[in-house]
This record gives sequence, C-alpha cells and structure tokens, in this order.
Amino acid sequence: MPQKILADQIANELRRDILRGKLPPGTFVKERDNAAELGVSRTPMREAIRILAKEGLLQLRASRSPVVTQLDAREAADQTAVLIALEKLSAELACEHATDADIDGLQAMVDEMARRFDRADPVDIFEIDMGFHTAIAAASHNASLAETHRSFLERLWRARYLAAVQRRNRERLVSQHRDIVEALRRRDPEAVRGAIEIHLRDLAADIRRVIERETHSGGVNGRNGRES
Amino acid sequence: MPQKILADQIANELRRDILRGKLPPGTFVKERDNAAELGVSRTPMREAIRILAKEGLLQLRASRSPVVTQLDAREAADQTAVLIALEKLSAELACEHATDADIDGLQAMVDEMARRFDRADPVDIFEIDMGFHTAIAAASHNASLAETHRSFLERLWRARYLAAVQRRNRERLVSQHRDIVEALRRRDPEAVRGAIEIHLRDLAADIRRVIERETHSGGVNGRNGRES
DNA sequence: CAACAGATTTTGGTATACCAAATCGATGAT
DNA sequence: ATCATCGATTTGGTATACCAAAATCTGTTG
Repeated sequence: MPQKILADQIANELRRDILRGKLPPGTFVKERDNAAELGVSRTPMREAIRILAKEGLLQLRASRSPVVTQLDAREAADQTAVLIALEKLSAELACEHATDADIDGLQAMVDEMARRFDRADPVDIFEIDMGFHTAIAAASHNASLAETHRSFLERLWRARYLAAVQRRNRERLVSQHRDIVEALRRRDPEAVRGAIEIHLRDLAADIRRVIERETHSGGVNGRNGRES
Repeated sequence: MPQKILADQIANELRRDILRGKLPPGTFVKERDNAAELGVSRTPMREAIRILAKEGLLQLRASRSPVVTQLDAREAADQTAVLIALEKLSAELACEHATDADIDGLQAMVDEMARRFDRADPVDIFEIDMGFHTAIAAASHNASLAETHRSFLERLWRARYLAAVQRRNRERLVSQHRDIVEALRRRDPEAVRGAIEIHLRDLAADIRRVIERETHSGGVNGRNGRES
C-alpha cells in the first residue's frame, strides 16, 4: 500500500504555510484549486483540510470555502490557560514518574540554549524551547497528557513563534528553564508547578502582545479572500 | 448543498455502537464492508473512521483494518488524570467567570438528581451526571477548555457508563455535587478544586474497577476479529 | 514435514465523475 | 432606478473505479 501518506503530507505542508504566515488568517483554502495546484486529487486534499480543521488551524463553514483561522486574542488566552494547566500537571507527574535520564535530557536542553543563546538564530532558540516544553510533557509518562499538551502547543505555535523571534531578554528564558529543571530534580511538585506558572505567565503576556500587534496592524481581514 | 452530514451521521452511529458496547474492543471496522452494510459509499465511511480515530475510539493501523480501541487500564488512568486537571481548572475559572445563572443551572441539576436518585433509571442519573460535569466546563467560559474537557469526558464515556450503572451509593454522588456547587457559589477556588478532586478521585477508582473487571472477564480479545 | 516463493486476495489510498445546495450576477419587470 | 427572480457558477458531498502495498493462502521443494 502507498506508504499511507499523501493527505498527511499535504496537511503538514499547509500547516507549515499557515504557521509560518504564508497563508495569513482569512485566506480561503479551496479544496478544488489547492488540489489542482499541488497536482493531487480532491480526496487527500479534503482529508488534509479536515485534519487541520480538527487542529483548529482552519475553520469549516457550511457551503463556503474553509478559511485560515484568525487568531483571536480571547481564544489564544483561553488556549494558553489550558496549556498552563496541562504543563503544570505534566511537571507535577514528572516529579513522580520522570526517569533521571528524562531530567538529564531536560538539563541538556537548558545547557544548550544557554550555550548558544547569545549568538544563535532566534528560530533555533525557539525550537529548543519547543523541545523543552514537549520533553516536560513527555517526562510525565502520561501519553494522553503529552498528546493533548502537544496539540495545544501546536495551536499556539504561530503566536509563540512570533513572540520568540522578538523576545528581548533571553536570559530570563534560560533562568526560568533552569528553575524548572532544578525543581524537577528535587522532585518537588509545588516548586515545579510554581516555576512553570511563572514561566508560562510570561509567555502568555508575550502572546497577548503579539496578537494585539497583529490584529491592529494587519487589520481584521475578515472579509477579504485572497486565494490560498 | 446536502446539509453536510452523512459522515458525521455515520460517526455518531458508530460512536454510539462502540460506547454502548455493541462494537466491543478489538472489533475490526472495515470501511468497505461497513459502508456496504449501511448502504453508503466508502468516502463518508472513511471520513467517519477518521473522526473516531481522532477521538481515540478507533485505532488506525497501516494496511490493516481500523480496530475498536481496547480500553487499557493504564490509558484510562492517564486520561482520568487529565480530566481531573481540566475539570479543576474549569471550576477554578468558573469561580471567576460563571454567571449566577450558570450556578443556578448547576444547582438545578443537583436538585433534580437528588429528587430522582432513588427511583430513576441508572442511565438517567448517569446522563444528569454527564450534564453536570459538562456544565462545569461550560461555566469556565473558556471554549477551548470546555471542548477539550468534553473530548476527555467522551473518551471515558463507556467506562463511566459502566461504572455508573452499578454505582452503589448514589448519596455520595449527590452530596459531592452539592459540595462542588456550594464552593462555586462562594467563589472559593481552593474549595472547589478540592471538592472536584475528591469527587473525581472516586470516579477514577470506579473506572479502574470497571476496567479490571472487563479485562479479566471479557479476556484480552486482541486477536479475534469479529466483523464490525 | 517444514519452509520458502509466488499468486491471489484484501486492504486502504487516490483519482475522477456526478450531484445538490448555495451564492452571485444578470436581466427584466415595475 | 430598484428590486425580484432566475440561472449560471462555485462549492463541498457522495459514489465509483482503479491502484499498489501488504497480508494470506497455496503449492512446491529441500
């Protein structure tokens, strides 16, 4: 059987385009046109669209083309609140279930970020950051939790990305990560929850800033329909 | 346009069959056969399968028929842990954002359950219970949270259902619900988190019991493939 | 009798064709 | 000039046919 991909492949490509901003919010994603453009049939394109809709990146409207979701300040705040709760739970469970290797791995990410944080590309730093948070969820050894956490992290990817590339004080980032790992190493649930809380509250503030900026400048392009 | 349904309709039907136990864990869901059986084409059946797979009710395997997920004790415990965290967050946020009408609505559900709990059908009680927990999530006024919470509640539907119909002491259920609403009315986040914690810990224990029972009696029907 | 090779069957993946609803625009009546 | 109506077009939904990979069955061979 064809290694079972195409739809996922298309979904990945579209997701990347959306998150990177190539397909800005409000863009119509017509399954017919897009499929033709990529040289595939409507079937896998259709499935890809459903995948992204489930992830919240596209909105399906009856009898209208799917549209790239406009990130809304309120919604992002809501999602961030859930993300924080999930990550606090992850860290708490990690205190109990993480292996020493898990914690060493987290430590290594922190060290790598510290080592490179003054000369590396913002995107690299961002990706290490993403890996760090994913690893915390993984360290909970709760598959459902890790999966759900990943889903929220992905949904906030674009806002986080925009927030990260302009982040002013990376020292804060590193030190906060260090605090988290340290509390984790002490297996102190309360401390680690607190550290996560502090860290992600800052993230939430950054995200809020980014969205307000994008909303104001880019305008509420709710009506225009550039083709996808 | 056809009011946009069939696939969802099929998904709903399959979901119902799975949760009610008509399609027990391990059952193969062949898209070809099932589609023919329902008199529809493979296309909507395919989409329905994807929907249920996303919800965790079906497992997709490369080049093999999708199979009804076997609820695994570990996995259910993991999911319950997440559910508890989400509901505690819901209740906490509800302290801040719930309207008085929201709380009155919750109170009404508790009262209704109390009024009927000694003569109503277990299934009715169960459905009121489901509504109660859904309403708590809704009272958070955080759409993402409510949606995610609903997803986990659904995934645990079958286990919760089996636990509910044999629940021994319903008084406990009512009194715990009452505690939750009361704390909510006082807008006391700590108290409400505690009340939720107590209530759902009991639920977790019930679920564990049910799964152990099902796993032991029903056997690990991992190999057999009754058609769907 | 066991093990391997090839054919056959079964599976999901993809492409394509057709349908119906909904939208949008043109045209004609008032 | 305006508004209503009708039709062409665009949309997604569905059915069907075909394809390739994987699993399975089978017959042969060591």
